Amino acid sequence: MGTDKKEHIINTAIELFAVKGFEGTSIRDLAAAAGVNIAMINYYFGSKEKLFESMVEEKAAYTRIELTEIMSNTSLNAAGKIDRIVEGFVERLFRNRHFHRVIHQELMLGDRQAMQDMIVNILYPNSQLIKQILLDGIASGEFNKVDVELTVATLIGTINYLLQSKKFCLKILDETETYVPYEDEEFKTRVKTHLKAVLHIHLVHQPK
Amino acid sequence: MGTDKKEHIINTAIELFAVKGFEGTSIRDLAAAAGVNIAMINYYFGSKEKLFESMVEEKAAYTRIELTEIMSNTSLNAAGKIDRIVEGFVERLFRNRHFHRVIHQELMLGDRQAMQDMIVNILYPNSQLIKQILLDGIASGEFNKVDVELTVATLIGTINYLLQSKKFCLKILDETETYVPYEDEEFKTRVKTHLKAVLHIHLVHQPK
Amino acid sequence: MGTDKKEHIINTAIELFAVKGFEGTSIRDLAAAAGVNIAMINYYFGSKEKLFESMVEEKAAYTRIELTEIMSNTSLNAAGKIDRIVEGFVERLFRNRHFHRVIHQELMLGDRQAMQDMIVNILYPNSQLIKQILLDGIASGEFNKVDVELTVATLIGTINYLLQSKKFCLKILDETETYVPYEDEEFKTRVKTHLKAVLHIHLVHQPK
Amino acid sequence: MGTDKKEHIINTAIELFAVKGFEGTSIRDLAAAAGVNIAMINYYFGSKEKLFESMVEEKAAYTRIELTEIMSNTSLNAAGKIDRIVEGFVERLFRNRHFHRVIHQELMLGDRQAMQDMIVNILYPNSQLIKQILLDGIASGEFNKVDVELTVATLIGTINYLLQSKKFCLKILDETETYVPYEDEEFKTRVKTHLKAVLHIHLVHQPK
DNA sequence: CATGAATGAGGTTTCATTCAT
DNA sequence: AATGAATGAAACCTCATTCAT
Repeated sequence: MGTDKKEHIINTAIELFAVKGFEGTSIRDLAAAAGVNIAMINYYFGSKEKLFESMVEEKAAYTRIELTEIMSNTSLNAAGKIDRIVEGFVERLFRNRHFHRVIHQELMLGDRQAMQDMIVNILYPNSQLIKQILLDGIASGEFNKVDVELTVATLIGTINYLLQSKKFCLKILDETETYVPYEDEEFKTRVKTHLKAVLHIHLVHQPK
Repeated sequence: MGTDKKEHIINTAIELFAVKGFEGTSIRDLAAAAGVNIAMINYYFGSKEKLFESMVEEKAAYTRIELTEIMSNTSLNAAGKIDRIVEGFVERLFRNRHFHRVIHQELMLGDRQAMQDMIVNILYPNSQLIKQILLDGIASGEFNKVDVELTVATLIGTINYLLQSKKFCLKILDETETYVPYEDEEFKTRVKTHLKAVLHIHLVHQPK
Repeated sequence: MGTDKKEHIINTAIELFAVKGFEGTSIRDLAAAAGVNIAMINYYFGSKEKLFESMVEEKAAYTRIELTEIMSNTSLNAAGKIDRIVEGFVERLFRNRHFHRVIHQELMLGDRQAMQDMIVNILYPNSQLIKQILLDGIASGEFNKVDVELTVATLIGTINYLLQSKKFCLKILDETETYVPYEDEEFKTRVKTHLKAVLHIHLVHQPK
Repeated sequence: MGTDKKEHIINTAIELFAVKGFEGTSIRDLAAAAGVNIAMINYYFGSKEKLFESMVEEKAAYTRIELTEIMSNTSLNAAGKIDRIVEGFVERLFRNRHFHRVIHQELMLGDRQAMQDMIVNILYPNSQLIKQILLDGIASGEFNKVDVELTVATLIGTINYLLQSKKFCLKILDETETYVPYEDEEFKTRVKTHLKAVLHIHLVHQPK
C-alpha cells in the first residue's frame, strides 16, 4: 500500500540526506536507493522539498511522543528528572542519529525559512522541557541558580558534538574505523555517566 | 593582485556556504556575490571543490596560529589554562562562526572522504590540546579524574550548540530576531562564565 | 517509440560526425539537427561518448550481417569469391560511407583506447575474411604466393582512398563539384572493374 | 629566436593533433606540451586555426621539395619511375606519418573549406605526378591502358591504409603491441616489394 | 617581446519536474 | 494509481581569445 512505500522512501531519504545532504542528494539517487520510479517521488510528495517536510513531520511526531513518555513520571525529584532526561536523550539521539543529523544540517543553513521554522519547532520543546525542570529545581531550592539556557546547551551540545561525525568521534576517542560507538552500550553508558556527573555537581553542589 | 582577489572570493564563499551550504551555493551565485566573472573561479581554484579546499587550507592556517598563541603562556596553572582556553575558544569561534559553520556542515556529511580528513585534521588539534591540559591537571593532582574526552566534548559542544543556528539560539534565549548574540560582548561573557563554572566545579571540586 | 527516435538520433549523429568530426560536433548541434531536446541525448545514451558507442554497436551489427551474406555462397572458386568481395565491399562501403568515415576518423586518433578497440573489432573481420580467401586460393594453387596481408591492404585501401573526401575524389577524377561519385552506378562499376583487374592479374597470373 | 620556438610549437602540435585531433587538442594542452605560455600561441600564430595553417604551409613546402627531388632523375624509363615513386612515397609517408595523419583527418572532414582546399592543393600534386608518369608510360606503349586515376588510388591508398592506425596495422600483421612497423626497415621493404609487384604486373603485363 | 590575468561564449551533463498513457 | 518518456533550466567546467603590463 501507499503508506508503506511512502515510509520506505522517507527512511531511505534520511539515510541519503544524512550522508550526502539535502542538496547533495538527487531524487535520482533517492529513487534508485529506494527502488522506486523517479516520478513516484513527485507523485507521492509533490516535490523534493515537500518530501523533506513530510519526512520531518512524520519523524517529529514520533519524537514528540517519546519525549512526553520520558517526562510522564511525575514522582521523581528534580535531580532524578535530569537523570531521566540524560538517559532518554542519549538513547533517543543515538538511535535516531541519522534523522538528527539531517535536521541539524538544515538547521545550520539560513536558507529555507519554512524548514528552519519547522525544525526549530521540533527542537525547541526539548530544550524548553529541560529548562523547565531546571527552573523548577531552582525554585524548589534543589538546584543552584545556574544559567539555565546555557546548561541546556551544555547537555544537548555535548551529545550533538559526539553525534556530529562518526569519523571525528572515533578520532577523539582514539578508536579504529570499524568501531561504531553509537551502537555500543558501554559507550552510551559512559556518555550518560559523564553528563550526569557534570550536571549533578553543577546543579546540586552547594558553594561555600 | 591575484592574492587579494583570491581572498575576496574565499571570504565571499564562506558567507555563502555558511548560509546556503556547499552544494546549495552555485558558482554563479558566488561569482555574482563576489563581483567576479564566473570563469575566474575556475581560473583561480580549478574547480568548486578545490575552492573549498583552498578555503579550508587558508583559514585553517590562521586558526592554528591563534591556537598556538592562546597556549603560549606557560606560567599558568591547569585551572588558569582552562580559563584561557574557554576565553580563547569563545572569542575565536564566535568571530569565525561562518567558517566554523561551513566546516561543521561538511564534517557532518559522510561524502568526500578527503575533505572530511582535512577538517578532522583541523579540529583534532583543538580537542587534543584541551585534552592534554586536562591530563596534565589530573596528573598533577589539580584536577579530578574525569572523563577527559567527554569533558572536551562538553566544552566545545556547548559553544557549537549556540553557534549552530542564530534563529535557534535566539529562540532558546527568548530574544527578538534583530539581536545578534555572537557580536554581543555581554553574551560572550555570559557563555564564558557558564563554561568556566561548569568546568571548574567538574574538574576541581573534591568529592567527599 | 523510443527505438525510432534513438535510431533517428544515431543517423543524424553519423551525418554530423562525418562532416564535423566527433569532437567538432556539439550535442547542441546534434539535438538541433535531429529536432530533439538537448537533454534527451543524455537521457537516451547517457553521454556523448556512449552515444558514439551505441552508434558503432548498432551499425556494426548490421555490417557483420552483410558480410556474412556476402560470403554465404560457397559454390564459388577463389577468384569468384574475390569478385564477390570486391563487388560487396564497393557497394557496402560506398553506401555506408558516412559511418565508414566516422569510424575511420576515430581509428586514426590514438585517444580513447576503448573506442579504438571496438572499431578494430569491427574492421578486423573484414580483412580476416579476405585474407582467408587469399590463403585458401594459394593453398589450392589457384593463386600465386602473394603477400596476403598487403594484398588486403591494397583492396580495402583503394576504396578507402576514394571515400576519404568527396572533394579530393572529384579533384583526382577531374570532375565538377556537383557530381556525387558515390551514388553513380557507372563510377562504382569502374572501381569494381579496376580492382578486379588489379587483383586478378596479381593473384592469378603465372610468372614465367 | 622566434623561428625556433615557432617550429617547436608546430612540431608539438603535429604530435598532438595526430593523436587527439584538431578539435580534441586544446591550446592549453598544446602550450603545456610545448612548454610555452598559453598566450604565446595566439601571439605567434594569431589563432588556433591559423596555427594549423602555418603548420600545413611549413610542412607542405618541405614535402614539395622532396617530391621534386624524387622526380628529378629524368633518365629512368616509366617502370623505373614507378619504382622510384613507390620507394619515395613509402619512405616519405612512413617518416612523416604524424603530419600525414593530421592532414588526412582534416581532409576527411567537410568543414573548414579553406583548410580542405589547402590540403587538396598539397596532396593533389602527388597524385598528378604519378598520373602523368602513368599517362606517359601508356603513351609510349610501355604500360597497358589502365585506369590511371584508380591506379593512383591503389598506390597511395595501400600506403594510407597501413598508416591509418598503428593498432589496426599491428592487428592485421598479427604483431605484438610493442612492434613499431613504421620504423622497421624490413617492413618498409616488404611494402615496397608488394606495391612494385602489384603495379608492375598491372601496368606491364601483356594480356593475350 | 612576452605573459599572467581575465573573460564571454559555449561545452557536456544533471537536475527536478511534468506529461501522456 | 503508477510510470516511462521527455524537457527547460541550470549546474560545473573548458574553451579560445584578449588585454594590460
